[in-house]
Amino acid sequence: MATTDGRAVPGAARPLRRDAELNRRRIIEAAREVFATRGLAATLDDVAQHAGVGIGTVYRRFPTKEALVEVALEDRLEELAGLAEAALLAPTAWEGLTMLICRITDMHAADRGLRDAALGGRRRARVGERMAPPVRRLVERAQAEGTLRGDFDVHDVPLLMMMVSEIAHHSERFRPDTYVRYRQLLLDGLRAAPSTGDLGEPLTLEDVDAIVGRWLPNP
Amino acid sequence: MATTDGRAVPGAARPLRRDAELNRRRIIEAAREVFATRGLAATLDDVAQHAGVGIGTVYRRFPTKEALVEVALEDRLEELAGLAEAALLAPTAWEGLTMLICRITDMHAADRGLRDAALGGRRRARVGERMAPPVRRLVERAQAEGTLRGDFDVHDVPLLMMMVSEIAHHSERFRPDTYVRYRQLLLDGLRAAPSTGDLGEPLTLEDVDAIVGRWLPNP
DNA sequence: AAGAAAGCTGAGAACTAATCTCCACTTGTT
DNA sequence: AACAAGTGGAGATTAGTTCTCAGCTTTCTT
Repeated sequence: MATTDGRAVPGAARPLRRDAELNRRRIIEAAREVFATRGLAATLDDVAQHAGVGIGTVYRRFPTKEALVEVALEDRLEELAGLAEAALLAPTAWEGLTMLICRITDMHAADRGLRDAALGGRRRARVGERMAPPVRRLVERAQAEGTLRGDFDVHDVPLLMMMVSEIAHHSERFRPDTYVRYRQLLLDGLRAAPSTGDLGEPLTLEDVDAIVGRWLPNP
Repeated sequence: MATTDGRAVPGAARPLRRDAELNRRRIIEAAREVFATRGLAATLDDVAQHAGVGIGTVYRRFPTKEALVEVALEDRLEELAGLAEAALLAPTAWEGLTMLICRITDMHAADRGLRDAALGGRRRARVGERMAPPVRRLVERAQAEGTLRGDFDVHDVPLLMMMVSEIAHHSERFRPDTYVRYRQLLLDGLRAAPSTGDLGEPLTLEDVDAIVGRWLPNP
């Protein structure tokens, strides 16, 4: 079972021919770029053209779009999920939470495919499960600090992300900084204040899953 | 040129045959219902089926989807535009502005086609021109009152509408009241407060037109 | 009541667009 | 040089929308 090439995956088949390996990398790189600007709704034909290979080559290497997405976005999803844990180290929970929201929305604004992958489809659970515990602690701490309004809930975070990234996506061609404005408006709405209105019943995880699931391109 | 039927339009062709007139009404009514739930992206086949007539009948009566939309939504667009003037009568500008935002978003949430028509396409200018002056006065008065944050701008209103109605649309099947929660968050963010962040450069009318134009189904 | 005019239907033409296959051809490896 | 691996991209397939038209039905007029 020993592989003769460091590149090869442990239990996997023989290594790719040199030109095939080059094409594989090109495809992944092209997928990153195309998904970043067009989101996961981009077609594999787009990716193939961007990579300078035939569409058949893409399908030979990645049997489904799903498989390509997985490989192309693995690292960035990892990075994204790690942000929540890092945010726990901020001096105040409010700073941690707001910085986290800003970092995530910046990433989503810069990479639409990342947003689609992080919030939609099967990967949503993976990312969500990893981020939820630290975010929950941040929310609780910030509410204890008296800086975050008491009726805010962890499950509001995904929908905030959706609203902001939707603005980002539709404005990027004309005023790429637009989302920052509305993000600030929302962040100011999160602050505990004497005159805040009543948010009503919070959403459940199921509600959020259903809503975001309908909102994003399904794959 | 005298028409024999009170139903007929002044300078127009002969009145429709009784069955044709009935079908016309059915089509308009069906269009209202279908557009309300599916938005202007609904197909005319949907409308025809809902009305219980053949698709050919719809095309005979309304040469383009545009013409049908115009007739179906005329009244409600009028009503919507009138809300802004009515809001000027509220006891405080803050109340006027927030009530206005609530009324509009409620209407948008209940009728997705109305939103598409009011914010997108050619009718956007018509509705916008009528609402802008009273809204501008409300914003200025509320800022003078010290209740509305000073860096809020009239041109922010359409994008607030978009964010809230987008939530409303994607959540209506599961938790139809979801949009109220996020609307409240935004409204609390609009309040003047010692610790509000900086919203930065406001958007221009052209920016808003471009952004909303890309966001909505084009027709 | 019967002819003429108006209206109705819905299969399907024409278009757009995406996913995925297949095989004649090219390239890399040994 | 021979063979296996890899490639390209036309096109089959599926799906969805807009819009037309020939053959049939209903209403109106006299």
